[in-house]
Order: sequence, then C-alpha cells, then structure tokens
Amino acid sequence: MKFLDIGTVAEKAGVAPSTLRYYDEIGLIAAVGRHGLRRQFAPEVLLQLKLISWAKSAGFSLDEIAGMFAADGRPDLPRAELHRKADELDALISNLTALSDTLRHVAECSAPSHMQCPKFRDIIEAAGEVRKKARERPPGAR
Amino acid sequence: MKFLDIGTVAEKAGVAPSTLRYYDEIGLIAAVGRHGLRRQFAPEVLLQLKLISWAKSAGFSLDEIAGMFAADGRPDLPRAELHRKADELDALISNLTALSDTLRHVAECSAPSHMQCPKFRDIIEAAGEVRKKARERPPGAR
DNA sequence: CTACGAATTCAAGCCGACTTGAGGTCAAGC
DNA sequence: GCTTGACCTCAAGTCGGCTTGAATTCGTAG
Repeated sequence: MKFLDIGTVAEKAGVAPSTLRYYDEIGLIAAVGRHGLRRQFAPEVLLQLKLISWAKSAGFSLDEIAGMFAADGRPDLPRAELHRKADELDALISNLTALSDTLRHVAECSAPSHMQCPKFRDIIEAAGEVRKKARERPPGAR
Repeated sequence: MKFLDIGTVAEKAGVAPSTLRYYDEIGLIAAVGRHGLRRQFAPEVLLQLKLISWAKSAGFSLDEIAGMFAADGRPDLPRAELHRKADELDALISNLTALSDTLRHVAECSAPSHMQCPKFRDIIEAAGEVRKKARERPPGAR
C-alpha cells in the first residue's frame, strides 16, 4: 500500500503543505497514520481535495465543507443544502449581472460627469436596497 | 449651513459611526471640520456613502473606491477601469453560473452516491482548472 | 450650573483561511 | 554512522474591514 507524504500530496493537489496540515488540524482531511512523525495520506485524499477546492469556489466555507464528508471521508452532500446554495448563487448572479450592466452603462454614458447621468443617480439612490438583499452570504470564488 | 453630526450621518446612511470614523481615518470620506471635537459632515457625504456602498457591492475594495473620488470628494470614475471591472464581473458571473448549474445537477442526480455520477466526476476532475481561472479577484457582494 | 448623552481617541480584538518562523525529529542514501 | 532534507509542532503574524471597550471631552437642555 503506497501512502503519500505531505509533500507529494501538496504537489499533486497544488496546495501548500501548510494548508494540508491546517486542514488536518481542523479535521477537514485526515491522514491514515504516521510514519515516524510524518503524516501518511491515502491517495483518496487527492479526490477529496479536489472536491474541497470545488466547494470553496462555490462559496462554501471550510466549516460547511467539513459537513459534506461522511465519517469515512467519502463525500456526502445534502441535496437540500445544494439547492439552497444554488438559489443563493443565483441571487448573487442576478445582482452581479445588474452591477455589470450598470458599470457598462456608466462607462459609456455621454454625460460629462457621472453624476449628471440620470440612470446613475437612480442606481445610487437605490443602492441601499440592493445592499440589503445581497447581504446574506456572498461567496467570492476563491 | 447645516452640517451633520456623525450619528446623523450614520443613521441616514445606515452605517455605524465607527465605520464612518474608520472611513475618515483611511481618507475615504472627509469631515468639513470640527465643532469642538465633533466631526461635522456636509450633506454630500451621504451621496458619497451611497456610491461607496454600491461600489463595495460591485466588489471594489475600499482602496479602489478611494481612487474613484476626486480631491473635492466628487466621484470620478475612470471609464476604462469600469469596463475592466465589468469584464471581470462577467467572467465571475459565468463561473458562478456554471457552479450553480452543477450544484443543481448534483442535487437532482439520481445516482445513489454523488461519486457515481459521471458528470460530477468530470467536474471534480476539472476543478483544478476552474479554480485557476476564477482566482483573479472575486467580489463578495457585501 | 450641572448633568446627560453624544462624541472623541487609542489600542486591541475579531473573522476565516492560511502562512511564517524558530527550533526539533527522523528516515533514507551514501 | 552520518548527513541531508523533508517533515514535525507551536505560537504568532497577515489581510481587510470593521467593532469593542475604556477613559475622556464636549455641547446643550433644564
């Protein structure tokens, strides 16, 4: 049985060893044992790390991600939770889309100063509302 | 000339006084002067704060936002910059859209375990790539 | 005039997700 | 057997954007 040293895992997964130690510490991943002091990882951890990176990019926190693995380290994603997250994501997307539109409009607007543009003024006036709606739990895709 | 106390500004703008002091400290907003020790704000600062909240929700950092005001405190957004930001936002949006689709697919997939779903496997396999692309500068709409 | 409440400063704390550094251990190759 | 270099632990630091708390100073209403 070929287990992997932390450096190997780090290289294959594209993450720093310190990150792996951190994940181990918080219980997000687990080594199968030690070889002397050295953590030995099963190859499955690589798949797990991919899943982790994917979930992170979807805006899940490490805490949430930790809840997505069964005790044996196999993924176990609650479907309702996924739906909720997707809805959240969709809401964020529509906010961002509106923002993007606005940015473009403002960039192209012929008014000499942005404040002379009525559309821009409207947007700024409405900003408070938008913010409240968006406030729940934004990802930030890294 | 009616200037505003920090508490009034805070209430009208919906932000904490401590936040306003912080913004003042980093030079993002400026009081017109002091009445005793108390900062006195011109009413224009309210507009400025709306702009700030809007820009924050668009994913600009406070540093970037600071660069969007001329010395007199009036907005001065470089159009090219806006375009760049909009492009960035669009890229993020398409990433998030893909993620949302994936989440829904996984949630609805009939495979008993997620790992049995070929589409899910594909996504996980590809996760490394997606992450690299998304990594540039994610907002987080709060 | 005095009490009250709102404002002030300054330092420190918080959150998540890590990274960094010092000092120590150990397995493998020669 | 010894050196090397990858690994270890633990504490502390980083970043952005604030918040919190203690000790203090003011302006204003009664």
